[in-house]
Amino acid sequence: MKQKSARPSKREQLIQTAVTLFAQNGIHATGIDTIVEHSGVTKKTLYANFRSKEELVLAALRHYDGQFRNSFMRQVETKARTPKTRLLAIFDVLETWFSQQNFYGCLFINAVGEHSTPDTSLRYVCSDFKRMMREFILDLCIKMGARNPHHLAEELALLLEGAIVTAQVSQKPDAAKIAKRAAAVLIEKQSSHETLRT
Amino acid sequence: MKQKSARPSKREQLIQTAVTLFAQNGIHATGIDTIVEHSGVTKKTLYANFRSKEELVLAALRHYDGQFRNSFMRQVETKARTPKTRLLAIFDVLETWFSQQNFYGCLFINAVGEHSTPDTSLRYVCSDFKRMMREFILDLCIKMGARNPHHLAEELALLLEGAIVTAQVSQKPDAAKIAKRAAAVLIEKQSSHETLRT
DNA sequence: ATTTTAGTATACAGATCTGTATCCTACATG
DNA sequence: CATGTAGGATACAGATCTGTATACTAAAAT
Repeated sequence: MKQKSARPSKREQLIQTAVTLFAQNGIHATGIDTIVEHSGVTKKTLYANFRSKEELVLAALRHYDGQFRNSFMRQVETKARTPKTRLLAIFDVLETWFSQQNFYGCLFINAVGEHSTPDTSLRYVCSDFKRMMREFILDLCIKMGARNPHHLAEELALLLEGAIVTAQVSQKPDAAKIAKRAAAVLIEKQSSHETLRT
Repeated sequence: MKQKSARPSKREQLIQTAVTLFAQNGIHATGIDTIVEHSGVTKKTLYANFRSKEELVLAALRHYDGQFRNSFMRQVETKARTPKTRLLAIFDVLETWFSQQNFYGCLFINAVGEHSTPDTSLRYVCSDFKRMMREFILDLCIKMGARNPHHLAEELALLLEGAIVTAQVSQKPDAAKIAKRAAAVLIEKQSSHETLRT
């Protein structure tokens, strides 16, 4: 058997280091040598695990994809219990993310900004990530009984993206609060208002 | 007199070429040699007009800043006459932008994605651009008599950024339509409803 | 008319980038 | 023990990057 669950394998060390450096400095600006230095692994080992830098980039994005979505959804589900409050909790989770010292925006947005060619593996990984985030939101919209869950989910997703970019570019972590306020209005508009009918 | 209004000066040619290439391929991925080739100007002339690549980058961003905002605002003001309809027209302008074949997202968002170091000239140019876009929106919100124009402007700005990023990453030009729908709800919520009181 | 200036063309210096090759060590398993 | 293998250290090949230098040209200003 190769290695089933040995402590941080060289491969994982490389991916984790790559994620950190790509997030911080961008993909093109991060050289293989820099990754090698920071990971404490030699270039030979890197090229034994990945055929090229591009393959390491893809592995790093895919790894971060799963890691981020899992952590994000877990936090949202911990912060609130009902679908509607969870939709709002999304923006509370965002705010803590934005306030971290090592917040460099969304890795996938930044990656696409550096790679405009469509229909590449990189672009698919990035758009898939965004699609799955939208589906997470859609699921909550359906469960809360929104009149038009697809519409609401797409609108909330826009607020989410807008908050990320604004927190990053304009250095306004409170973009999350603004997004939450707008989200509350949109959610309320889509609620069934059963309490009003009694 | 140096040159007051000579036809496209070499400097302008370089800046225009740089804007195009930076937008298409990113800043780090665009080499000086590539800019030289596409602009039909030699490297010596480039370095006679700009001390370094960084200075050319800044000049390109500043040029595009003025160019884009001017064109954007003019389009919005042409499409509608009243403040409220102009706020909605913003998203119609966005849609035509997203549908262009050479749409590569927002140059400033992409630039920040490649340059994380805060308090640099590049970061100031980018955050200033976003600030001025928000002020344009705020002006319209004030003129339309919104109850809380600052709140509304910030919320609409988030929808704008979210639409740009979504159109780019997920290749959904109709993100503009979704944003417009959400904007209409937020705007209506902030309207004075004077018509209802008659 | 002559001299300065803006620009072309091109070569080059030095750094950095991706990817490969060489040589050596530690260790795990047969 | 013996041997294959994962990995460390390092050098290197070839491309590309930023920025400078050299030599020539055309036009503009004095």
